[in-house]
Amino acid sequence: MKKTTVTLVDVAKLAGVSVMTASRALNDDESASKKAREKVRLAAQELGYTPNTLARMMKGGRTNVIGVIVNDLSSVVVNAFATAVSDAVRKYDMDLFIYSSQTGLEHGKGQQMSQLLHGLWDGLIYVLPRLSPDYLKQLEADTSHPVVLLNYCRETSLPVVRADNQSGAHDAVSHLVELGHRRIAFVSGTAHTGQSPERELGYRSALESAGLPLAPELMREGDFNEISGLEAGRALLALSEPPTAIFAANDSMAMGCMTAVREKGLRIPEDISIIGFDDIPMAGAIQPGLTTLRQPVAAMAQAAVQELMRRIQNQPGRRQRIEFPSEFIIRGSAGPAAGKRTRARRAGV
Amino acid sequence: MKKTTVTLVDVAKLAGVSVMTASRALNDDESASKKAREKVRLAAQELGYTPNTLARMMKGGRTNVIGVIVNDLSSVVVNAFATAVSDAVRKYDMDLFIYSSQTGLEHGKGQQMSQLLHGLWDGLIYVLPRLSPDYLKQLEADTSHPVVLLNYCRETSLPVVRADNQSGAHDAVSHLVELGHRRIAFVSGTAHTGQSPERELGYRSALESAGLPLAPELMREGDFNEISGLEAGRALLALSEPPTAIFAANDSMAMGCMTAVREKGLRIPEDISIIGFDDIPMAGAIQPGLTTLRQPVAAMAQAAVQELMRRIQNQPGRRQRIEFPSEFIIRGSAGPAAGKRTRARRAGV
DNA sequence: GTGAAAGCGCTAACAG
DNA sequence: CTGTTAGCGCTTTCAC
Repeated sequence: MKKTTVTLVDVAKLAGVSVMTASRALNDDESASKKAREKVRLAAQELGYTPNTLARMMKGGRTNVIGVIVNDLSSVVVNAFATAVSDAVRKYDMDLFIYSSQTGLEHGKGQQMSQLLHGLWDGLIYVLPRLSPDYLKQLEADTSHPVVLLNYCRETSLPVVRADNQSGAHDAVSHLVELGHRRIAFVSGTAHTGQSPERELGYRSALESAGLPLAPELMREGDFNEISGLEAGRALLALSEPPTAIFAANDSMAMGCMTAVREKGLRIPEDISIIGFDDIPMAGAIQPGLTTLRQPVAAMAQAAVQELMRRIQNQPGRRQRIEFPSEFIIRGSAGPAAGKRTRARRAGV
Repeated sequence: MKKTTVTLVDVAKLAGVSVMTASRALNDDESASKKAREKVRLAAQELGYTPNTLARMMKGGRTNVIGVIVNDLSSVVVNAFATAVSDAVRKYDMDLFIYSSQTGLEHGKGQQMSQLLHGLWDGLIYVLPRLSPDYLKQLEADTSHPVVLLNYCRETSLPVVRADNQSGAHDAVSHLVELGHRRIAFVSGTAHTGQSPERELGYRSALESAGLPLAPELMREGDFNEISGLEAGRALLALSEPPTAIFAANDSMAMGCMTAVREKGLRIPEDISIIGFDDIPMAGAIQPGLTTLRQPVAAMAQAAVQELMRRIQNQPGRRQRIEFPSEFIIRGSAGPAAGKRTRARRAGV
């Protein structure tokens, strides 16, 4: 029967001081003599002591844990954010947990979540493009725990770090227009995340500025996954008058579209131009490179963590809403519209 | 100044019973009168009471939380496992946290991890193909916390749930041999995960069984990412005598290879056959479909959770090592070797 | 069946 | 500078 956990009491005993002194020493409290600190540190090391975070947080003290709440880990972007946050957190010497709730927060059950491990974390970062109104309301009401929303696209009084989707999308589509494209398709992602609608707004406004009509048959609904892009691409190319350019609400779908184009034996960008959104790693690696928009993920994650830490440390938050511009990355997948209007008909392929 | 947390004391007060009775009632303890249980339940509901997991675990009780330790969330496979575990856990009405440690567990610092939140979770699932020997030893020594390794590929006395990589790879390469291929390339993943070496063993054994030589120039090192597959593919195709088939240690790299093949203007599978490993969603969606091997991720995750729950509940673990066969999924990306040996030379492309 | 007391491991608050 | 006291919210004795 081994003693399984070594507690602060053990350390104090070994160091020959009181528990309190040990506590202070390990927390680098100024009001502990250097000698004592050293003794305690050694004792702790010898015993392989690890502070019991649980006990610490019971006292309402800092836990040095930041939580990230995520709904869909399989999403490349969510992943990228989670990873970026993970990196950013490291700088503050905090630990990080990811709580993955597929549906939890959206369908009422989330009620419990915010309190579930109440006290476990010093602060919470939500990486959910979507949040149920109820849950959001709860979150806004609960001021006892610092919270930052990352990549959240709707209105809220909570601090938000996000990218400018709309003007990014506007830029992309305008670029296509300048290249001479007139029939520009849009492949949307799932509508409930604020992301896709915003990008669609940019698409619409760019068309409008250019005086181009909005063709319903050129707007396809995807779900942010590559497969849906593939299907949308196939459908678009099967039109009697297919588009000469496709703007997809994210890179995965854009790559699906590229696959669809190649299946048809068409070339990119000579026959069809394609633009995505997100600048996932593959975008730069393929031939031709995918023209796309980059959200400064790392910078955003850093900003989110920084804002959160500020609040955790009771410093005044800097801003309620930090918006990063999306950077337009021009690669080879978008080119001039084929001057040859010889496409005419290619039925039955 | 609102009272922010509602505690068991509040519930007990409202229900007009002692704290203890309330505790018992909420835990469905038999030794609480039905009437009391009902009263307490109502009071709890009215107050919106959520048990403080922290306090509960301080007493060493169950926390109903399972932890998943992961090193690289950006890996599709790790992700798939994490998601699958997440699903599996849900059935047991447990909560789930993912702890993402980029390097923590591998570089000594991990010492602390196992104890870091000692008591936070009832059990831990490690989804790390790799684990430092030191850390593994610690883990094996610490019997106080139930642990299951998922997708771990090296020797250990801890319970492991894994897929059979080697014979899967053997099958794939043998299949290529049967299709008449003689120059079969292998693109490996990062060597430190047990995965890739095992798949390589299958590759080697299949070649050996077929009496084919092992050509060093046909073995390329990747890192499991699509980009590395693309690069490996380019390099292989640039050989004076390129392979007629490529077996990649995972699907992402296989897809990178496909891109490389298409860049060259070659066709799949007429000119080059390609086989991957993992059966990620895209594998079945592209044209032609990617022939690959599927790890039964969901089943594996379920088995892992089940084993873990068994141990958490102090039931005898079923087995120390549960191995799932990899399923060979034949799609269109691997075909007969070109009978035409007219490839001869294609230098300088 | 129920309740009172003790204490999990730690740290704020106050003494010394 | 250091130690003592108290208590976080809950559950585990052990009485009643």
